[in-house]
Amino acid sequence: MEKIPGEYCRLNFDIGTTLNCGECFCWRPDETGYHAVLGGKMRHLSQNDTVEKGSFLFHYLDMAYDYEGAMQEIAAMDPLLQQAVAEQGPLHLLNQDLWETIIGFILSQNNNIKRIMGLYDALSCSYGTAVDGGYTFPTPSQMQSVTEAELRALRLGFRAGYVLDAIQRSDELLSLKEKSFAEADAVLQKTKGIGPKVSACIRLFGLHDLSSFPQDVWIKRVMSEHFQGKDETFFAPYQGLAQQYLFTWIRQHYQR
DNA sequence: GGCCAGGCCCCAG
DNA sequence: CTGGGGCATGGC
Repeated sequence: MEKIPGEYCRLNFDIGTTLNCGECFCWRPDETGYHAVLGGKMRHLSQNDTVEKGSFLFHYLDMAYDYEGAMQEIAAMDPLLQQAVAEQGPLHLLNQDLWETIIGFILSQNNNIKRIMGLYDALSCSYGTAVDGGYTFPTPSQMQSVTEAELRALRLGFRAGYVLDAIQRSDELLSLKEKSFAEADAVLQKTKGIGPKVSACIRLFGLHDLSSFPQDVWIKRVMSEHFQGKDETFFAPYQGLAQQYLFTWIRQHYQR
């Protein structure tokens, strides 16, 4: 297949930075780059790849958004952000599957990213569909008859009941795309195990609400150490992206 | 081996 | 409305 100039985009950002920045739990490194099962298929991504306009990965990687421009504006907000931007370069906010994002961030609470990925794999392997060397993340219907005992056996711990409640509410949760972000927030927080922070993550990473500003222990740390007296409105209208830069920066620089 | 993790629930004040 | 203990598990 001949590549038509202009129809394909280079990956003009470091894919590892984005795929490892804690917004997704599905990508795994391999010899040539990364792979993940998304949209029902095994996807491979290497730094030198090009993505076709209109393709699954073009949308997933949010290639149409001007991250270079946003990055410059964020850098101009504050010296720390300027440093974070300089160190990390362009960082994309992915367009992820909503259901996968909901469950992923329910699993995330009081947990670390390595273990979240392990639980993500356990759910996929147990209830998903096998496709070329991997498993799809299970749909709500594939998890319909799951029991709390099964989920605890997969080592979800106290999050088992939360996942169960999300499954019960899956019809309503999957309709969030048609609601405003404020309405979505209210529905999300009615779900067991979804509070302000997890809801903010789901809105940012699953609904692409770029004004969402999730505050986990790392963000609270960097806010209290470097942004005293300020809140998320300081970063408007780039709250979501600025938050990802701060998250990555403080995790790399925090001592003890 | 103890502290911590992309927190939230629940219950006291 | 705010504060703090408890929660399952395993990475480091």
